[in-house]
Amino acid sequence: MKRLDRNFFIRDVLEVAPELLGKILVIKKDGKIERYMITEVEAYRGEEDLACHASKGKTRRNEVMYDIGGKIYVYLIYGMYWMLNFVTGEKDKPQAALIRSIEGFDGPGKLTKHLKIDKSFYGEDLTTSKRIWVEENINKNNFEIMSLPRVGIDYAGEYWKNVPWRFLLKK
DNA sequence: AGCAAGATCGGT
DNA sequence: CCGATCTTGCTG
Repeated sequence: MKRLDRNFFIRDVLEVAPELLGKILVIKKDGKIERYMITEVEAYRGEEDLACHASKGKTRRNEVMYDIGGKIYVYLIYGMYWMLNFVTGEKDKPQAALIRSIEGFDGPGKLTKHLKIDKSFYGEDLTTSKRIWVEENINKNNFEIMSLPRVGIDYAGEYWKNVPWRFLLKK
């Protein structure tokens, strides 16, 4: 039941993203605390990553990615679905881990709908927030991890499209 | 001011 | 495969 602190999130996204697998996402919803194991994550890393929203520089939408690791980046896609991301790394190194699945809810749009995550979570700090944070998993430590190319980024070109930065738990 | 596209999803 | 749905970022 130990909350992950700044030191966890301030590292490179390629270290943080796979380590998020098996950790527990805790959220206060309608006054009740709920816990879900994280089962699938994708890494978006720096302005050079053509699939990353920071590839076109800092904008009002993505500016929180340039903040210190531990913040939340949420944005609306296709006019309907909120995407939940954890900012990682040092300040001014734009990176984030997209939470794609939690136990029971496969799909980034489906999990935010269930958790009632929206624009109001933008910029929230996972290390201090009273309504959302991440905890160690006290039951399990050893997970088998698989990595695959990221989903839905055909526009990013051959190289970035195929980099295996999607991490999921092997069943 | 106008427009094209999007880190998705559910139904044909 | 296709449409829903609307914010964003780019162009002019």
